[in-house]
Amino acid sequence: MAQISETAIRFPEEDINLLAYLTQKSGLFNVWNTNTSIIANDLGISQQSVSRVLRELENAKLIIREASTSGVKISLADNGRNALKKHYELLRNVFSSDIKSLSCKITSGLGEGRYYMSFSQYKKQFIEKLGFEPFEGTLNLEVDIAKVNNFLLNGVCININGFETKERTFGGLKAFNVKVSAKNNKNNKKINAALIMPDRTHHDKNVVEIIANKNLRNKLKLKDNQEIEITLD
Amino acid sequence: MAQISETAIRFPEEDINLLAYLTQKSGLFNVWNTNTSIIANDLGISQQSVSRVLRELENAKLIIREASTSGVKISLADNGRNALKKHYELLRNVFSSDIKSLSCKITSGLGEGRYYMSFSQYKKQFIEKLGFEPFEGTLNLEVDIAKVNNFLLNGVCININGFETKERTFGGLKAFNVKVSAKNNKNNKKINAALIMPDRTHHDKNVVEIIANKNLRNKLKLKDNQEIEITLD
DNA sequence: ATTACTAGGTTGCGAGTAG
DNA sequence: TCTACTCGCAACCTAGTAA
Repeated sequence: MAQISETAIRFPEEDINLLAYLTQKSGLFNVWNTNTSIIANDLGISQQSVSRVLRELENAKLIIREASTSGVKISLADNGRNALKKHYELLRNVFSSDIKSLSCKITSGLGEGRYYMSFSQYKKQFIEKLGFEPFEGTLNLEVDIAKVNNFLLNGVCININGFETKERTFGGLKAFNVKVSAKNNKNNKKINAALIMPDRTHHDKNVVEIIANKNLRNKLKLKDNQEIEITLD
Repeated sequence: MAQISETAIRFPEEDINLLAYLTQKSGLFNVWNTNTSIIANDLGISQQSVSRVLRELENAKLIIREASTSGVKISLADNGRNALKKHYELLRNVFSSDIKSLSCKITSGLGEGRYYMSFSQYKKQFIEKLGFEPFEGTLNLEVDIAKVNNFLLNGVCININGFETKERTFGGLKAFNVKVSAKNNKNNKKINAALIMPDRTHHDKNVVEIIANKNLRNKLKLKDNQEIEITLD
């Protein structure tokens, strides 16, 4: 499963971007016949800086460089290929979704969501951006937030803006259109809904909420502690 | 199909690495409660620099930052998420292999390979690194080198070193263990072989060679212009 | 045409420290 | 404790130009 590494990442070379650029041009295994002015123009820096940086990359054994009065030939060195691949795999862990559906328990929850849903400033945005008027009451779900992040990767993130009243400030929300169904239940209807996550959700917090235009507890005949299944819309 | 973009890439922010780091920590959608010293320690730069860089990222609207005397809360802004995703997709084009086998025509070729195979300096390395003594003669293949790069991604790159004689210099080679079979032929034997590409192959050149420990033309009953199929070993 | 050296200006870095 | 300002020093950048 894709997951977020807990180890600290150190970037020994700040040149990953340049390596990525060169790789786009040469491919991973081949030689690119070019000159420093072309690269300078692409990257928006001076010819002189390109010359210097390429020499630095060569000294760091990240690229193989062959300079002459007719230009430079550049290819990736093994080290450069490996460094770039490492960087790619790090990003792949963040960006590759391999969770197609979420199964999670309904927590009894205090229905904090119900309180928020009662504010027209939120309601208005839900109608406008999600296309339905939410039932005043939410399902609170106990989740592993890292799994949720992974699951949501291919979803469309809809931003619900926060607002202020005289009494207090209400934070922004992120909403994702989803479908919800009950698990282990003869009733396997799928109901359109939205997964809601406050902008301020901490990366190790573990509760998200589901809203819909109807009472999901009734419609899906849900009991407390029952599991539901969520898929992307 | 994954392919190498021909458009110039400009990096508006040199901060992709830092964004990638932060994303590892916070996830794509959540808030990370930390402090500048922790990040400084992770990245090997000073607390002061982290403070400055985070403010820069905030000004560039790449992250959302909330600093106080008890630390900083950091999350990705939409722009930051998009910038990072763009960078990821660029790398994915380079690194994600979606070509499982290569079909290519045998060119009549002048058997340049045969000449090279006759040098013990190469032969010795083939025996040692590939595990077989190459038949003195190669198949020349007409290919799209970008496709070959993609195909070879999951292969193991074996470097064959170049050498010098009194007369001339012989360049290094890259070798990949593969299996070769004839296409459109009752004989569908798969024979162990190696795909060979000179280190100096230009990114738009279009010939690679195949070597094996036997005469592939005979063993696979190949005619000129016939297609063969190559898979990774 | 190229690459790349030199010189001088600019930006970035971090120790000290204020708030 | 934190963040983040000041400022001296180092690293980086590019215009001019040599090779």
